[in-house]
Amino acid sequence: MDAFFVAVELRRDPSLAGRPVVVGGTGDRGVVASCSYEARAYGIHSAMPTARARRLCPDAVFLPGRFDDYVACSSEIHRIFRSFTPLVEGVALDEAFLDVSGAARLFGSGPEIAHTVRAKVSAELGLVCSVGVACSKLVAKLASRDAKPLAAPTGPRPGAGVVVVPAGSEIAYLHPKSVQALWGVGPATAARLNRLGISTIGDLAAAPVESLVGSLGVAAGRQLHDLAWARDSRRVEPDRPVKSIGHEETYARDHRDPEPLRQEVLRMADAVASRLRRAGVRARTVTLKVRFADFSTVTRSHTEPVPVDTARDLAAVATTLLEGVDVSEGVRLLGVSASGLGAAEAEQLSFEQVGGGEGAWDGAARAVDEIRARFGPGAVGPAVLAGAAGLRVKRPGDTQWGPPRSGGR
DNA sequence: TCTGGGGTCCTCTCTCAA
DNA sequence: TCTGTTGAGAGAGGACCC
Repeated sequence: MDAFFVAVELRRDPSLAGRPVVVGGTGDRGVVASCSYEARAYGIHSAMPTARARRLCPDAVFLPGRFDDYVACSSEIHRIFRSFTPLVEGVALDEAFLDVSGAARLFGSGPEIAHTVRAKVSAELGLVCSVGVACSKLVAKLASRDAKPLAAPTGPRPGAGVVVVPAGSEIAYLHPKSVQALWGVGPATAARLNRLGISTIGDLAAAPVESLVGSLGVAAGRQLHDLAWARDSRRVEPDRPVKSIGHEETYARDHRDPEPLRQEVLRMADAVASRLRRAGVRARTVTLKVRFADFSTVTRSHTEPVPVDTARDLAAVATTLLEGVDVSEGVRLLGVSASGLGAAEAEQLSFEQVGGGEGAWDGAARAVDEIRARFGPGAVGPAVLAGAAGLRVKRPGDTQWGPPRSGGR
């Protein structure tokens, strides 16, 4: 999708069309999540600190974003995708791979399907998408990028909408491009490759694999060399299992006192546990992430012999991990995540049960889920999180792009 | 200028057991 | 009994993606 979050906002308020619009965190520590092509003409791009975007274009319209709307819109888009093929692999809310190799008889060739998908998304949802058509994920991804509009200083220039890279022409298409166009090559890898005299994908293809492995490691070195020769056998995987579930939050002010941080750990653990149960999985490893005032970050993790999915059990581990971290210099971000996931079919043995104590917490967690399903996520939560302002339950998408402007936690 | 949130994957190091 | 090797698993950190 092209400037997806902004496009959803424009659909709600068409008067924003043609204006520089920025969606993202509006607070001092917020970042840009998405911006219109008019805003990009000022040099604004996603992941840029909002404060800097304001300096670049003070007249832009800054919107906090409605994550729930984007999620709902994304599921509509995926519904349209699945009407062409069941082989849809979501990459992000606004991006997906479709394997249409088995849909030719019903819907035509790849390029024909690409144009039909665009037309359907536009007619049914009022949104514009760009499509790349190729025989591999790598080339299709790059082609879709090439199909997008361009942000020129004189204003947005419309893109092709659909770019097709025919079979057999992949290498000629790839080799003139910058190495940074490749999936997996960010600033750090690009700098290493540049030190080897490699700046284009063609340079990368010509380089000996041994020197790439020596510089980037076995996995990355071999994979990038293969990709440079358009060797990409990754299939479209519709049902990739989730590997981890987590929550983290940057605070408007740094915390130095351990007590509110302990409450925050419980709040995150409660949200993570809730999502684990909804996904029908349990976790063995709990990871605590702490980012300090100077932006340095540490993670501490612990693996339990017995998988867990209750706030109480996750928080017990995360709180112990927090006690091993010196928070006196100030904490700007705290996160809790769960990994080592497995199906929740086997009966859970909570720590209490393992030790021979009572085991009512599992049932209590299910009751919490039922109440939240009926009355909303903020209807019930750990008592310690209830204050004068009400229950502070962590929900996916809140503070998505940084703390709010007036946030004071 | 001051850097979000939610993920995946990889590498390196350490420990432990065989 | 001691030492060296090897492999698995855990833990920490980093790069990358949208």
